[in-house]
Amino acid sequence: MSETNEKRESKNFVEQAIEADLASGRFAGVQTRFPPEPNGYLHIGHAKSICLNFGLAEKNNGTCNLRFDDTNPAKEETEYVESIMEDIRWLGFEWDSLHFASDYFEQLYQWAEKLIESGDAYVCDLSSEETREYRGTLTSPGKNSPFRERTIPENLDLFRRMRAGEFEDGSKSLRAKIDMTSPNINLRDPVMYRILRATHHRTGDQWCIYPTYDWTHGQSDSIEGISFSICTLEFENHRPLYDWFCEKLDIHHPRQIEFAKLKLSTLMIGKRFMLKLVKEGYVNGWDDPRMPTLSGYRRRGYTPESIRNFCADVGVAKFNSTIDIIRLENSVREHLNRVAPRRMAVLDPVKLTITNWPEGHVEFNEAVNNPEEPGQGKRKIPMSGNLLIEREDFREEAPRKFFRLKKGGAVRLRAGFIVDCHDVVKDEEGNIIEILCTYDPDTKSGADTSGRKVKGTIHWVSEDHAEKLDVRLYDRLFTSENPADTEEGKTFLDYLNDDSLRVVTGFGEPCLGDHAVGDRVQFERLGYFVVDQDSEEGGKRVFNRIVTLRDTWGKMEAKGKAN
RNA sequence: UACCCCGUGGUGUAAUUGGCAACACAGCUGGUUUUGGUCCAGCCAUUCAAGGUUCGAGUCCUUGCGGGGUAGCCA
Repeated sequence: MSETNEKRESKNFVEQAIEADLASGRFAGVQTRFPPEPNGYLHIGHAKSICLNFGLAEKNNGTCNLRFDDTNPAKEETEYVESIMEDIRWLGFEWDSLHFASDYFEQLYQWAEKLIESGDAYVCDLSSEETREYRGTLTSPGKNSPFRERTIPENLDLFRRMRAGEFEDGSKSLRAKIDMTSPNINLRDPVMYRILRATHHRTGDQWCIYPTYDWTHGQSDSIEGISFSICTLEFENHRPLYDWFCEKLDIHHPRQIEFAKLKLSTLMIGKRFMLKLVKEGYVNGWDDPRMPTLSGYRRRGYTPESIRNFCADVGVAKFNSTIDIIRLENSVREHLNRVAPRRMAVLDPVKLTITNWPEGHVEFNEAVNNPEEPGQGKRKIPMSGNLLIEREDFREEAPRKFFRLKKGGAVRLRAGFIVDCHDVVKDEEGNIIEILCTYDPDTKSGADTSGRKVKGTIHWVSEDHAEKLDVRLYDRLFTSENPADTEEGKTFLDYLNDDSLRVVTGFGEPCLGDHAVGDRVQFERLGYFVVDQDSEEGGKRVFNRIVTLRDTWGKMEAKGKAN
């Protein structure tokens, strides 16, 4: 494809910065990294960062590393490392090299000694509470630590003894010597090392001092030759410190660029909130299909493509915005519409009997698997005189614009015939338990010689051939647009949707029994569904609803426009 | 009330870097359709405010207003 044929793609501010730095020669190439802390599961917000970092590297023929920011042994576990790697791969990315910040502990230590030697760091005996007091506040400057002027030999000696384990947890720290009066609190002699006796998931008990984020992150970037260190907005105030360390050490100096993290309506993606939902049993684990974790979306049936498209769609900027969750839902719909084969299943059945159907006759009708993708072929669906249709597709009396089946009316059965309803059977309470119809033999789908036109087409299943299915109808977990924004006296738990999961027995056309775990299909007129891992081997299928189809009729009726 | 960042339709992102505000989603109207799905067409903003620079400002300057972030030995 020639350049002139390509659509001019607008670049986001990060891409523009990269372009400028490449043009000016500040960097020769694009090296990025995705740096999760292994203390939880990845969520949809991480997907944005993953797509950004890996995507930028890809577009610029650069590299993107996976680096675990594992500097806090108290919170981190190998279990999370595994799940994070699995999720990144599922999303469709592969890192150029795998690293752990803990691999750099020795180098970090050496560099710390170097800063002590140049008079840029000192050992401080203030407790954490005292450190906080000395730090001052947002509006008032801090004051110098009484230990700030220790000699270099003394600092070196103390720091070595810290490493050797001579001091108690929290009794000393190593701090950068910058400026206690800086308006940027991060520059008020930030802590570089804390004494902490905890078993690290990788280094075990080898260390009793651990480097802090600020002292680790930029240096790790530097070691890996990262050119663009992309992070979220809350680190903006840390950038001067990031730069300070690189300059003092005189090492490769990456450029930190901050962007706004993803925020989606109706979602809670904070780690502590998700943890509460899992630990207190409001959902069934981290991969519950209602969870905004990547493992949750995977199990829900979302495709990696749809999540990547979504991330590309929402763009990258510095403005804190909230994306309407509908965009994510639309993204899966769009993808699945193209690829998911169509099937028929009835989830809230009512009997429909064809009174003029030849006794015992089975008619096979051809149905297109996917009108968007003729290559997916056709299948045969058996039809008998005993059918099941969706309860909401029948009304005894219906508004003018109700195009489905009503008493005295006609409707087309998808991949079947036109039927005319002449009667209904009710139980003692007046509930409709059976709908009686005749069928018109001249109206067979694909071979209609009648010329009849009917307004509506509904789906159905032959009761004699139906495959029983366990169907999990998932809906949004929260009823509120912003569950974090709670009213007086309430917590986000008060906004949980009682109806976020409904389990029903569905009746599907025969071939639904053949689908394998992970297969995604469209139940015509209902939505997209995926075969869940809980399905019995060779037995009953469990289907998760991924997302419903757009429901124009439902909206019309809700707005009173059905008449 | 210190410092930093951000303000473009209902929502989100653009605007060839100072030259007629574009794209997508949502919404509304209509059309096609054997899925009330898909698809197609149309409608929907003088860019937070006020000054200033300029032939010309969404873009630059000043002030104001609004929103977000920051006081872990968390990341």
